[in-house]
Amino acid sequence: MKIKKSAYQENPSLLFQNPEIESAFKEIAVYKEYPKNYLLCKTGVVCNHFYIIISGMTRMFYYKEGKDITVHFCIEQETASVFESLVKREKSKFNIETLEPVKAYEVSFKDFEDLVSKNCKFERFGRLFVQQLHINLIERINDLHFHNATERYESLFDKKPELFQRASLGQLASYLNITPETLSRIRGK
Amino acid sequence: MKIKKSAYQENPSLLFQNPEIESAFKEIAVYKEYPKNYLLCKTGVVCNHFYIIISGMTRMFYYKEGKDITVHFCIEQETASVFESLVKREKSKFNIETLEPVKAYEVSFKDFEDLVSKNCKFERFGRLFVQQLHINLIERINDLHFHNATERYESLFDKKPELFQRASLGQLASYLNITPETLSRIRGK
DNA sequence: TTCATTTCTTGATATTTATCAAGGATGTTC
DNA sequence: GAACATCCTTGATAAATATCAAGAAATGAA
Repeated sequence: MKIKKSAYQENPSLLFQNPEIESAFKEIAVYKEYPKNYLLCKTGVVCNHFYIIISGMTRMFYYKEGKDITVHFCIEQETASVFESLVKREKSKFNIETLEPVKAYEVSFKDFEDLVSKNCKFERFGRLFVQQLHINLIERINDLHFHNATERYESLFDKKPELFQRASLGQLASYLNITPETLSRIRGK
Repeated sequence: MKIKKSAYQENPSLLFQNPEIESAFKEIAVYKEYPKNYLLCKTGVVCNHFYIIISGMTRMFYYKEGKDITVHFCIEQETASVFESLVKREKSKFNIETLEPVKAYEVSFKDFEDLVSKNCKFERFGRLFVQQLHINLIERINDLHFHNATERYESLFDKKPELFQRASLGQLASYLNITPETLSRIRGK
């Protein structure tokens, strides 16, 4: 379980279009490398960091009646965190684990809050950042909640085909809220 | 279709705990009264306003294969808007209509953006506001997407029992992603 | 109030998806 | 490469939910 660790190295995300934002971010972002199957966040523990993924992939999941349910995937350029735990400072209901070796910037929520309170521009960055997260989630609800199993599969395949290479059938099935058997049958067409 | 209109009158929401924020808001918020079944936002049109509901209720909906699907309800103290249309300045995929006579503060997105760019405190308010919206949506996904029809019904009934008095069975059913017949049967127990 | 319209309930049946079970494929470890 | 484990596929059956249909209840308008 070795975690390589060093200072900020390169632009992790299109979000950092402002050099001032980026250089401030360098002060608080820590570059790290995590092995496969490493737990970045744990159920029952308050999340203190978020992770800007440079390479690799993570998933958020929990156990419902003994079954492993995937709630969210994160790939390159995206930010992994249990948002409500981070922001409300309450125990996480979810785990986040790496599905591949991951290179990421780890950012402490406290450092981020301090940075953001110091300067208007960071508040704005913070707001736009959350706004984007929110819009992504609205799309996910609209795509997934009001469609049947096949439509949910097709919608996800359109949006993120790479997931089907990189996640297991069982993980994808629970993410789509169907059984692995049903996903296998849908796929077999 | 008469719409009564006057200046800001009273505190519409717990969000305005800061008097400075509230007095700035008074400058851009317009108090209005809308009749029942009035369309606040329309499919195909960019949303230019959001509405802080003082009294009454709205729903967001669209048509899927001729069927009327409710995506969201808004009641007192909440804010009605087609968020992604408002923020991304793109045509709305949804309608918002009043289900009851509604008293609300109408706020122009442009005025809000101008206000927010002027002062850090408003950026912070904006961020916290979106953060809260986002957390609510996360809860909705987690409550609804990973549960069966009965569990979805019970979860909504726990969180917002008043909806069952104020919205029709058909609207509630589509919101829960089930048919009216199934909802009627679940309820009959 | 009465008539018309919409909404809700209930039953019968069809469809979708889950569950259970078994065999096959794939991958990992020694 | 053999043995083991995990993951995926496929079939049979069960359960959940949708669809279709008809009548009852509630609502609204004249």
